[in-house]
Amino acid sequence: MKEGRRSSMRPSSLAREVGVKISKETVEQNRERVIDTAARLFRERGIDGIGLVDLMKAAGLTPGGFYRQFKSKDDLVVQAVKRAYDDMSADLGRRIAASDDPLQTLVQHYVSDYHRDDPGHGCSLAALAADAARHDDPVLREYFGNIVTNYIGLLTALVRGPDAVAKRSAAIAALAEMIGSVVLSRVVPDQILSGEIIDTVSNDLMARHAPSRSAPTGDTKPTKRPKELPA
Amino acid sequence: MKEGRRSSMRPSSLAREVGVKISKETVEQNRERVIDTAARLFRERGIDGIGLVDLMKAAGLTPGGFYRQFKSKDDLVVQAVKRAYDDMSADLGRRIAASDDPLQTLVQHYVSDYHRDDPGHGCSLAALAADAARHDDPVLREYFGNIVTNYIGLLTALVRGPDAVAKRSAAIAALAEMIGSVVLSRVVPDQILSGEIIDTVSNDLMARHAPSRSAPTGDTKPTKRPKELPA
DNA sequence: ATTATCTATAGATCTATAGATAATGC
DNA sequence: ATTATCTATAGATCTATAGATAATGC
Repeated sequence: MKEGRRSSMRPSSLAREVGVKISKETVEQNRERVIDTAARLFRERGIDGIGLVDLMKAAGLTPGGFYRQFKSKDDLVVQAVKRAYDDMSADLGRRIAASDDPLQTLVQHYVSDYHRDDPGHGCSLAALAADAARHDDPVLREYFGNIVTNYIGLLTALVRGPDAVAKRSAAIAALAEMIGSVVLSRVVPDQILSGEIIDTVSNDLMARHAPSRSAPTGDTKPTKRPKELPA
Repeated sequence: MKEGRRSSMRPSSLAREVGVKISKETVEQNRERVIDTAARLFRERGIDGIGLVDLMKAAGLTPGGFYRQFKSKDDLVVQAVKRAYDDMSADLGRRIAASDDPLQTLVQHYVSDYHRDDPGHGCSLAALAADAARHDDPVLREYFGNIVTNYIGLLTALVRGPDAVAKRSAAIAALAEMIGSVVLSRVVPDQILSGEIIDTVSNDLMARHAPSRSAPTGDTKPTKRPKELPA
């Protein structure tokens, strides 16, 4: 029972896992990987939907190291939302730069089955705004305010209108419609209705704001959206 | 220290709180109060934002009685979302029945500072759809699907359009825009921007779908919305 | 010596259950 | 006898911290 005092039965199996390999700039890579993982998991599961233990595990680490990397969970949430926005923004920027119809590119990328089905790499406003609105942390709220402001600015530059005021109004209306459509399409379990929401809003936004292809007919019919957008 | 065995120092103070007063149909009242409380608190704080202990306490009960009233927390969530929808629906029905411009009544009630600032008595889609989309419970998802279908049906009956298909499309677009505007207005901490979102979307929806007052001018200017809607 | 990570755990909280008790209803 | 509620707690999980350890860098 007492098992004796044989000090080296397993020569290194424990020691190898305790102090653990550390590296030079692996440190920064680890922190970045935690932020990337958090950016995905918070969007997929909600801020309260993933704990720090599982999150660190998903990033390939143990929970103990967390508080040397971040001040608190709320701190990580802010970093993760920034990361999510930066990634999304860079991706949109590339697509828009390569497009001859930026608004169409933006709308068809945002209001899509692809975006609906991959919240982990999608817009934080659609995935987390309702969550964030309930959070006390003023830093997080402030950052969401910046995201909204930036989206409005981007859209204002892309929509048409008789003057700057009308463009800004159209941009705000379009942003609300885009976000609402993704939220609705995600909660509706009936895939037919969910797809109808995506298709309808995509077509409606194109008809309202970029009637470049055909004359505005008043209603919002098919015009066949692309099946999927490549990542 | 031992305090003796004096059996009746506090004659009834404990007994009064243990077996507790039960009543006849107070039972049903208690259950209803729990559902009402849950309907408010889930919308205010999110599904994961309020625990059963605090929820029962807010309803004036202790946590122990919960599982005689409900099968699980998820069961209560469904009941609460139903209650929230029924209440909202009845309220909207009354307002619409008393209005000579139902669509304007609906839009100005939904897209309002009042709704933004009182999620506990507002629309479950704006408050909880993003949350519910992440929930496994198929019953909850199913019910949210019904809510969306009902809203689309209600709006389809109110908007204008050349035919049934166009009306349905307009209804879907309007619903997405309404929900998106409330979600955005709640997360934005800057009250000026938040109010601008509400005002802009309210005016935009009126200009698109109910241009009965004035000719459609193409842009969406003030037209002064009412400051507050009485409950 | 410093530092990034590890194992381990504290304290709080959450869902759910167990057992006791007093009012109700047969 | 039944039942609605109570007190109390079990077991899981969550955020955060403590202390140990091995690689790095002076």
